[in-house]
Amino acid sequence: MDLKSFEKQVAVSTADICREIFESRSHSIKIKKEPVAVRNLVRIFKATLKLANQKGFHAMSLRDLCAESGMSMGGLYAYFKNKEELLTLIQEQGRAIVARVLGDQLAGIDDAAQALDMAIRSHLYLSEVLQPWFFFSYMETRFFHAEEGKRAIAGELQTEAIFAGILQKGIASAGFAIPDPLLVAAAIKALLQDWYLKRWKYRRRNISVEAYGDFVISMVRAYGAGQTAKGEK
Amino acid sequence: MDLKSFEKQVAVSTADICREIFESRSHSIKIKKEPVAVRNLVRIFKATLKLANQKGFHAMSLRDLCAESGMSMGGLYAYFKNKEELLTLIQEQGRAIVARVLGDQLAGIDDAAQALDMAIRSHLYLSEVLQPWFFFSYMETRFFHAEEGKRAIAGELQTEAIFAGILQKGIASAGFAIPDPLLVAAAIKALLQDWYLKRWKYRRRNISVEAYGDFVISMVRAYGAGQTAKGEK
DNA sequence: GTCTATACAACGATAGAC
DNA sequence: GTCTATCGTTGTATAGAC
Repeated sequence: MDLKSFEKQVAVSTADICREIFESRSHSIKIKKEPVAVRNLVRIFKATLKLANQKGFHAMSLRDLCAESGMSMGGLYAYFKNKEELLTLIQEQGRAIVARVLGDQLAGIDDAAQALDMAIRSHLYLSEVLQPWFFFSYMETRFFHAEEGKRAIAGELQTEAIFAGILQKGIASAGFAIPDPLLVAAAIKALLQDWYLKRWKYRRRNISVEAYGDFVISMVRAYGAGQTAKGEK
Repeated sequence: MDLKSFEKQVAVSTADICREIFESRSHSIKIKKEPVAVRNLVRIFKATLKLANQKGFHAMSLRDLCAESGMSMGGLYAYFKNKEELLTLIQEQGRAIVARVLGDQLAGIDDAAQALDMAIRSHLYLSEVLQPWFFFSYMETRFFHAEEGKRAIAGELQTEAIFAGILQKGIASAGFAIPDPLLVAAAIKALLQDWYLKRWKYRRRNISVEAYGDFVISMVRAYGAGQTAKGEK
């Protein structure tokens, strides 16, 4: 598992999932030719993420989006019925890619320590490759409407639950001892999020994804070891 | 140092600083009577933070702000010349309060371990009492214009430098060993920010500020201890 | 299938009555 | 010192030409 393989996997998944979105929404998308639609969806998503991450989704006007995507007003509205649906589309696409790629990575690992490594590194690599989407998703969540907002919170709690589960398992198998798995899981999430929220900072300091991953893992390990030591006194 | 004393200190500072803002801006603020101006500034800030944190500063219309603050359009424009200046005013006020309160707390502590405790807890308590401002400041930073944006980044790096300094000192005084103080400082910041960015989560789980503070401190300590252990091998 | 032109609503900001 | 009325601009969304 390295960054390059993630890039490839995400690139393939992105096209696949745009195709799936096109098919599942063929009733509302006015374009009928698949290759055209998929190409334009990719363009729209890329342009939206760029602009929305600069000035915010709300502040990004559809005129801005026309210019950035190289499409026209009418052209855009062939893919969604209003601006909010564009947001839904982007969330749908991102979530689908994340689920697919992470599912592939985490399948069939039993050892808790190994699972912890894998989960942390996978999240980190994925958020590195899909940084614009992760950033967007984090920053815009509070503006989402009811349903989309619930989905975002559910996503946050779900990945947290994955970490908590691994830590719990780690306690059982005695590799490391952690009295408050959920709290540590929350901390792991916070550290992983910091990576894609403040990319500028880590880039400026020449810290690589790999190095940051090592750091997060050693942090969690040290905490587990410290708690063991205390407990064994 | 407990939460209650922070509340009092912040309440006093807020009024003080609104008074100072009024005085320093008496040329641009059209209101001349201090008591009226200070009362209205406090109202405007509170209303702005509430609305901006719900829907975003850009999406918050000044008509919304009229309703929330109980003032009129013309009334608002007596305190700032445009919407952007309102943002500047809020940032100025928040930064001033933070600098004053934290300055009071951290003055004259020499021991590194004690300073680490104090710095973490102070930040945490302050962000608890001033949560709306911290949240606002974090979430809106990316929309700030040149000067205000630089100030925000400088603020982030400055508090990080404080933590890094304490950790460095900790190495020197041999209390704990940390090979990468700046990285650990960044992690501390991320954990402290998570507290005010995801308040809903920690509240839902009945985790108190004190408990979270203990957790962050023990995390850093454990990491320091782990590195010492390795180094001594 | 894509573009231009336009309708209509909401915004920030100001001028002048009270 | 505060309010109401109104201006010009900019936004989303659509209808109809090509």
